[in-house]
Amino acid sequence: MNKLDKSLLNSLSSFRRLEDDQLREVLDLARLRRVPTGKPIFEEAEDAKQFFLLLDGHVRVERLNAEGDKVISLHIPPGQLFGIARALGRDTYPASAMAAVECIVLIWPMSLWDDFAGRYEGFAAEAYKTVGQRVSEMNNQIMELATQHVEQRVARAVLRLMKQHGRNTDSGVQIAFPVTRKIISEMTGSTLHTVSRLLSRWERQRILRSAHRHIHVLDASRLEELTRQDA
Amino acid sequence: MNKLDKSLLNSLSSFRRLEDDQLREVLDLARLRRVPTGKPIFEEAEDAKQFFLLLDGHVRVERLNAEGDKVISLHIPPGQLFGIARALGRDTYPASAMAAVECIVLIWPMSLWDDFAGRYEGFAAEAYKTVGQRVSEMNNQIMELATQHVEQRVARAVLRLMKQHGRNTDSGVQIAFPVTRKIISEMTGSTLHTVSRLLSRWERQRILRSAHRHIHVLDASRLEELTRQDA
DNA sequence: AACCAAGTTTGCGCTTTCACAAAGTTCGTA
DNA sequence: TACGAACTTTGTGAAAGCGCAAACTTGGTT
Repeated sequence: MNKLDKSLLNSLSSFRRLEDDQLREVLDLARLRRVPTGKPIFEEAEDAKQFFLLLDGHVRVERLNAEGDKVISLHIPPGQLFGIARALGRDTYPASAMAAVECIVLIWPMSLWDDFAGRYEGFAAEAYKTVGQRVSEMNNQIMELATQHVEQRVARAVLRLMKQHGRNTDSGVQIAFPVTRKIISEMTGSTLHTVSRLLSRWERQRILRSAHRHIHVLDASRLEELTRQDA
Repeated sequence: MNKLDKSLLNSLSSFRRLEDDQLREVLDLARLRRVPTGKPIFEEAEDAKQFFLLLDGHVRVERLNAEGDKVISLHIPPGQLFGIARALGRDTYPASAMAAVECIVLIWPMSLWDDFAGRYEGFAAEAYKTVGQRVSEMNNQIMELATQHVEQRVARAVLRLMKQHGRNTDSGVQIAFPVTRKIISEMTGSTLHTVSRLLSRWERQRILRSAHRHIHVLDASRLEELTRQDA
C-alpha cells in the first residue's frame, strides 16, 4: 500500500480533507484489486457489501431493462468513489459496474461507511457531492432523451466522453477507453446503425477520427454546434 | 403549530425516528406556507436557502432546457422532504418545484440542515433514503426514455401517477391533481398531440376516463399490459 | 496462414411519431 | 352570460430513425 500513498494524496477529492495519518488509516483498511477490461465489479441488485474507489481505469455503469436492452447511464473517471449504495440509503447496488478498461480499485467493506462518515470530517460531504454530480448528470440525460434528436444526443455523448475521459494527443483529444458504436447507442438510446452513420459522416467532415474502437475528437467546436437543435 | 402535530406524527417517514419532544423542537423551527396551484415554490439554479416538507398537496419538479422545452422529472407526494440540495452537496436547487395543486409546506432555513442531521439520529438516513428513491426513479425514467416507445412511456407515466398520487373513488383510481395532455407529454418526452390520441383511444377502450383535467384509471391491469414492448 | 469473432458500413423499406393546421370544448372571469 | 384563454381532438403530410439484411474490415487466436 506504500506506493499508493503519494499518488493518492493529490488526486482524491473524496479524501482531500483528511490528514495524512487519517489517510493512512483509511488506506490500511482497504483491499486492492485489479479488474480486467470488460469484467464486472458488481452487479445490479446485488447486496451492496462493499464500496469502491477507482484508482486507475474507467468504470461503465449500466442497467438492463426487462426486455434485456442495455442502458449505460454514466462513466466514472479515476479518483471517484462508486458503489456507494449506502449514501443513497440503499442496501443493494442500483446498477452494474463494468471495467471499461483494466481498472485498479480500492475496496472497503460497506460496514466501514458509517465509520468513515462519522469519523472523518468531510468524507461524507465529499461523497454526497459526488452523488449530487451524478444526479445532475442523470437529470441532464433525462432532458436530452426527452427533448433532443439522436444526432444531438450522440454529439453530446461524444463530447461528454471527451471532456470527462479525454487525454490530449497530437491528433486531437482521445477518449481514454475503447468505445464501440454499440456502446454509444446504449448511452444515447439509439441503435448502433444510426450511430455508425453519424460517426462516418463526422469522420468524413474531419470532426473526429475513429479506428480500433478508439475515438479522437478533432474539432470539438463543430461537435458543439451539432449539439444544438437547429444545426 | 399545535394542530399539525397529530397528523404529522403518523405520516412522516422523514421524522418517524424522532421522539415526541424532538419533533416539537423541529416543528417549532419551521415556517408554514400555503402555495396556490401552479405557483413556484423555488426555481432551478436559485440559491438553496431553504428546505421543505410537503404537508399537503402535490409538487411538480421540472426543468427547462436551453431551447425552452420543459421536462417534468417527478412528482412529490405529501409527507416527503424536498428542496434538499444540501443532501446532494449542492448550494443551488437542481430543478424547479411547482405546486401541482394547492400545497401546504413546512419551511426551514437550510442552515438547520446540518443541525438536524447531526442532532437527530435517523433524520439524515431518512433523507438519504428519499434521495435514493428519487435516484431510482430517475434511473427508471432514463431506461424508459432510452428503450421504450411513446405508448409504453405514457402508459407507465399514468400508472406511476396512479400508484403514487391516486385516491380510490367509486369510478376507479383518481389522480389527485389536475393533469393535462401537455403535462403528460412533458413527463414522457412526447407531444401533447400524441398523448391526446393515446388517451382518447384508452378512453374508448374503457381503460381510463378523463375529464376536466382529471384522470381516472379504470383498468390498471390493461394499462400494465400496454407497458410491455410487444403489446 | 487461416479462421473466427467482433465490430462496422451501407442499403432499403417501414413504422412511429412529430409538425402543422384547424376546429371544437371547457373554464374562469369580467 | 359572454368572452378569451387554456385545453383537446382530429386530420394530413413528412421525416427521423429503426429493423432487417448483407457485405466488409479488423484483430486475435489456434
